[in-house]
Amino acid sequence: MASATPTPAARRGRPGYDQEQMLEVIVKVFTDHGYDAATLELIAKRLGLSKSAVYHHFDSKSAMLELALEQVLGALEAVFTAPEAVTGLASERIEFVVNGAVRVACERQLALQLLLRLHGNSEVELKAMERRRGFDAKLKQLFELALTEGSLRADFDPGLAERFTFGLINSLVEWYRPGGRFTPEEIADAVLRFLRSGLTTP
Amino acid sequence: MASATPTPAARRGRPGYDQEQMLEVIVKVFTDHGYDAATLELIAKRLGLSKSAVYHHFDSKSAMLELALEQVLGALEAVFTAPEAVTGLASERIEFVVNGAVRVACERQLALQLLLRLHGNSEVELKAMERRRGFDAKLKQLFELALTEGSLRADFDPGLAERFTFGLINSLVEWYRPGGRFTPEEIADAVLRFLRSGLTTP
DNA sequence: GTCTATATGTTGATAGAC
DNA sequence: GTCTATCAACATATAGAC
Repeated sequence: MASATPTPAARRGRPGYDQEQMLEVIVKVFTDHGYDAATLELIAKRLGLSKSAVYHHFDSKSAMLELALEQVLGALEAVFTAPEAVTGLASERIEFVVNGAVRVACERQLALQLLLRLHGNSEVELKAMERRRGFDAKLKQLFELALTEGSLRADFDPGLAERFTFGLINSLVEWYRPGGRFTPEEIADAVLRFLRSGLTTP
Repeated sequence: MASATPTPAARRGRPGYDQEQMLEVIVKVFTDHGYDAATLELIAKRLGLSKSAVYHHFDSKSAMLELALEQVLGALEAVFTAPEAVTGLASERIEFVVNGAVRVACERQLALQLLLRLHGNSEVELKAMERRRGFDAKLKQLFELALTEGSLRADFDPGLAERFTFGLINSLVEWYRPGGRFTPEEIADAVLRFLRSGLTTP
């Protein structure tokens, strides 16, 4: 497995895929049909290769899934461990995290959809789900802090606030389209506006 | 197929399942593992029956899915066609629909999760997804009306408002637990409070 | 790196006895 | 209405030539 030819520009073989380009196609097939329903035959067809040629680049189907999930898990981890997420006022840390998570949701939309629809059917899925729960827990802690700071409304449970916030962000994978009516920045602004003061007129 | 013994209490055979009780178990297996990964062997095992006995009650795996999806699609259709949803102020119609959808999300949680994770891999899935899109369109129309009535903030696009609202409601399937910390009524109240004025203090 | 062929297991669904 | 036995199709993955 793993071509990993250090050669920057030149590449032999026919289609000239590197693993990352292949993975992009694979993730599309995974999200179009669902991981379980996506067959290696279809993946191979979309790549213009035979099944065994695909196996030259990836060890197994679940290895493809693991690499795809790492794209979004790694990006989210970067957001939650950034300096702006670990110091300062809870309200500002929340805004930073929400902003970053929206950006990740848009940039890694398909991989995030994959993550959100896992069922824990394998070790790879279970580990990814656990990492995801870690993000939930961290945002919940921030809302608990916000409650003591007075920046979360007293009539809102921190756990509920966390669920609502991630529910909102995660739902982006359902409808966001790159190059569509809304840019990731506009969406992040709208989400923050929503968190701050709702949808309806006072 | 279809036992449908009109006898109210008495029932022969061993486990005494009627189709609806069986479907409840099946929906649980579908949501636990995902529709595609859920095998008929596992379903049969959970029901304490053989595979062929299961086939006596259901024509096919996709027929089980269709019946499960009807549970939530029918309930949502009832909400959107209720008198309170089709007449009156847009803001009040929206509140009614949100309230009803939250209730459905809690009462038909597993079936809704099934609906939300469809990929369109079969005719059954495609038809269900189309009905779901109908609900999206109807709520969007209500937000468009609310905008002209002035009850939706002018800085919010109606389409965005609809996406956010359903995103919030649909995310309930991820964490709501019957008998848990929050009742459906409390959740509906919190969702409406969120829509009205956000999470944070002014 | 890619291919054709194949191994090996699993799946949804059926046949037919009781 | 339930069972055991079985099928044909399809799945992931491998072998080995080029």
